[in-house]
Amino acid sequence: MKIQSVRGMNDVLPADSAAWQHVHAVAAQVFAAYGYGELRLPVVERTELFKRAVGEVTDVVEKEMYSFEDRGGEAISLRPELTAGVVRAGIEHGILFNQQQRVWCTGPVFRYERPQAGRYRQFHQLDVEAFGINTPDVDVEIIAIAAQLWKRLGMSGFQLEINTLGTPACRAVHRAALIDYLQQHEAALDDDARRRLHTNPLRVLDSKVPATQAIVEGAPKLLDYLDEASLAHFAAVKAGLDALGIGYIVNPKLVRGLDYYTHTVFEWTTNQLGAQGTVCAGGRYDGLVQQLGGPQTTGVGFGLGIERLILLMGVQNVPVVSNGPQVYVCRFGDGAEHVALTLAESLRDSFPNLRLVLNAGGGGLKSQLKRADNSGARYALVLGDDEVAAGTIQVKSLRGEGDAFTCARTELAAELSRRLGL
RNA sequence: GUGGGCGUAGCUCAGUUGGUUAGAGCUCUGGAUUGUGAUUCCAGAGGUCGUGGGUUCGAGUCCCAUCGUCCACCCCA
Repeated sequence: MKIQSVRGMNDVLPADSAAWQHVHAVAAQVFAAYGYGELRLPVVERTELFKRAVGEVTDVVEKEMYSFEDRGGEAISLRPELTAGVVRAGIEHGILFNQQQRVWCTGPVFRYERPQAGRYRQFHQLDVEAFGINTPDVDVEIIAIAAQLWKRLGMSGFQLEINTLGTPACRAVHRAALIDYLQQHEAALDDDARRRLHTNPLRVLDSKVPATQAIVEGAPKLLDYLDEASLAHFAAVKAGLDALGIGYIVNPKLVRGLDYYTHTVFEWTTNQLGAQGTVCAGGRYDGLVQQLGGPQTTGVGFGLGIERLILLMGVQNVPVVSNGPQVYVCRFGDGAEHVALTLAESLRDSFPNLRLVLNAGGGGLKSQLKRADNSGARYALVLGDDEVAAGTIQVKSLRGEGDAFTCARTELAAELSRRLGL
């Protein structure tokens, strides 16, 4: 019986890894461009962290976490998202006390869901967070970082949806009114909505069940319960986006699935990925740090699904920087073996960025050139006994850049450097 | 968790109402060209038909289970 990978957990093969490397390289560059520092965190945390951060009655915690006891009886979970761990680490190391922090984080996260296109049980996120800044300018900054990332990756066609959830106080008043309203129409609600009525009524607003939707139409609107400061904050976020020329639509029904959000929430969506349209989503979470036992510190950030981003890059034919070989060295004849070996090594010494494959495993020149072609290399170098004797080497373009020519081996480094821009 | 589609060579697929030794294209290997790829021609290699049961004289084909995958719901990144 062949052993297969665990359901919903995928391998990335060498042919596909260039896109991943490209995304990571561009993302790291963008985050650094805004002064964000990278944080590297464990993949497992205490289960309690996610219950408190994400919310006890969210789907993520209720039925999607990989939770288990370790051998010491500790209740731990594979992380279902990154923000909780970032906050935990920030509190633990005292970097969130009375100061600003701009950080980012990446890695695998785990949710036990039914896999489908763009939805996997192990997937990867890029996560950006800013702490200790309660003004709307940093909400704008966070959204702008995503926009900058799209720009540098050469991607387009995103829809930005934004909304505000206000303060916990506004939400409490609205929540009471909403529960009251929904209870009056309880008989017409679907089972799921009825179950959520008391635990998480805001989620009912998002329901796609037609009967429930009809009732939701007349429900109390959160917008009507927001205080002046919340409205002003939201207005400032919109003004900042306007100033940057970042287009958006306000979606009053936009509610995040994680409980910790306050004020600004947003989603970058696409209609090019089927049912899994959200590529990047986030918002402000002013109470989370304190809720997890830290100082009263505000936060705002987003999570981005790397698999979805890469799927979308494929759909949009976004060019990816190749990590394949540039040069393939063919060698044959007893005298050429070690000459080619030392030549290849010295070229790598001279040009750290050069990607050069030295033929191994023998084969005739014909099959070596075939390997060279299949490797994607731009040039093949041919070194046989004739060239060894003459102190030369043949440089052969594999991509229609003129005829093959022979040059002195002492000239080779300069020749490659010029042609490949090393 | 619910509903549906699909699992045949490394890849994309064909395979008739169940009937001899399961095919094609691409890829790969070798040769035509004793030292020149990507074109052409020739040859070769490559399969427990996802897995396990069952029905049958006989199963890639029918039935059951199971695993995987895809689509939608749900949820979200």
